Amino acid sequence: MESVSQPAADRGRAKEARANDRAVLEAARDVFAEQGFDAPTSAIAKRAGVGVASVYRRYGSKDELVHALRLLALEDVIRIAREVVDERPESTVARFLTRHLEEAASPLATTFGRRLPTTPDIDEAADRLRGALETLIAVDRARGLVPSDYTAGDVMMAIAHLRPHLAIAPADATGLHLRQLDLYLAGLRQIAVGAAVQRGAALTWEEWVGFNSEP
Amino acid sequence: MESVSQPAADRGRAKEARANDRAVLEAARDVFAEQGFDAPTSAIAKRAGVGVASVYRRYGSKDELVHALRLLALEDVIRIAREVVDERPESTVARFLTRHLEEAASPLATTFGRRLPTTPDIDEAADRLRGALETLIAVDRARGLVPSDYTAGDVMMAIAHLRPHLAIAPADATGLHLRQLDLYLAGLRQIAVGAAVQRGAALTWEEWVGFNSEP
DNA sequence: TCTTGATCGGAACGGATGATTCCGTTCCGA
DNA sequence: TCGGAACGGAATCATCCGTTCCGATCAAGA
Repeated sequence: MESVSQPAADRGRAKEARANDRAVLEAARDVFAEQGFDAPTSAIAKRAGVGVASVYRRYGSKDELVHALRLLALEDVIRIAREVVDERPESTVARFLTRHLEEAASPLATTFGRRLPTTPDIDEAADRLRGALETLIAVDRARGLVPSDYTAGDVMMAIAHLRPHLAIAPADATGLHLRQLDLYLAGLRQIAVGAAVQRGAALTWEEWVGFNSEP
Repeated sequence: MESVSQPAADRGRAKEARANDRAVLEAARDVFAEQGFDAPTSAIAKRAGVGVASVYRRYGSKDELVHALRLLALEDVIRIAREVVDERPESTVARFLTRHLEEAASPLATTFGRRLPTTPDIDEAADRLRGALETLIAVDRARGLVPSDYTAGDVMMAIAHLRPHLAIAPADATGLHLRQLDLYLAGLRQIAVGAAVQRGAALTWEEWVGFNSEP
């Protein structure tokens, strides 16, 4: 259903438009990661070096922009999970969490706890994420590296915990987050070998999804 | 400097006023703990079963109310820290963190990461908190229960991490928080005995204060 | 060079939210 | 029965932010 006559491609300022396109996406990712999804559109435009109108020309509304970024964040983290399995590190969960923390600009964790509307494509991506995480957990469990009741929901909870909304420049914060992560991972190992009893039940995936979606 | 003539105490509706006073304070504590300090004044009034004007009659402005609650939260947590030392539990830090998590309505952690103006009385309370925490840490370190470079800043960071702003009913969330806490504590123990190396440096108290105050 | 259409950036618009104030009403103690 | 202290919530006022509008720019083709 493409328009048949190549429509005299690239009249006007089409090249600049495509460049802005990328700039807006990257700016949105960074700004949302830092300030959460209620960062004003103008902040994104400013970061992208662009007028607000340019943001609206590509995405009809702020909701659409947020939706695009949510999807992007999910795809990113799914990608990380899959790469990690291939790398076969000592602990795949540990490597996954580390990688995620190192990627400074993921809006994924900052959205945690906000009830946002679910859509079919987000649901579908979340399911793929679940599958990827369960693969990691299975690999680690076979090696005795995580507690027997550890779930994909626990991994998401860990992400939420390890990325608090401290108003610290991400670069500076990395060291602090890594320290927390190491404490968490050390605890995981110790509980896996039965050296400590834990209070509280696992967070199931369904609960996690429920906590984070609207209706 | 008290007014000399007992001023014909309690004309008008003074008793109701005192009752409201308490109600407002408690409502503010709960609402701020749940929604953070930008919860609207009307939410606090509603929770207290009172009109907005009654809130403004006791506190000149929302800033004053927030300030009062910040101070209250600090005093609360200082009190917990001191009680814990007297209880002489196996690990004072562990007991302190558990107690803090159990007190559902502390606005302390929800303010974390917001840069709020510092005032002399807040500074002074923060210093007392630092002292109390350092006592805990010293006790535990003597027993080999925490890593040798563990600091009061780390404890504050742990609080921030363990109380994410998940939009979960506090009652339901307790179990999830305890699970995370146990992972953290298990990690602390394991690192204390040198069983794991940790990346990242300690968060100093000065850094913590700096991250959380305005100018 | 001139025309034209795609884009641009940012000012202007409009709705929402929330702090603060105002005011008519209610209640207690004298 | 009065008077004043308090009350609750409507009205006011400012701010913030999503969205739209418009004159200026730019680049390809005539």
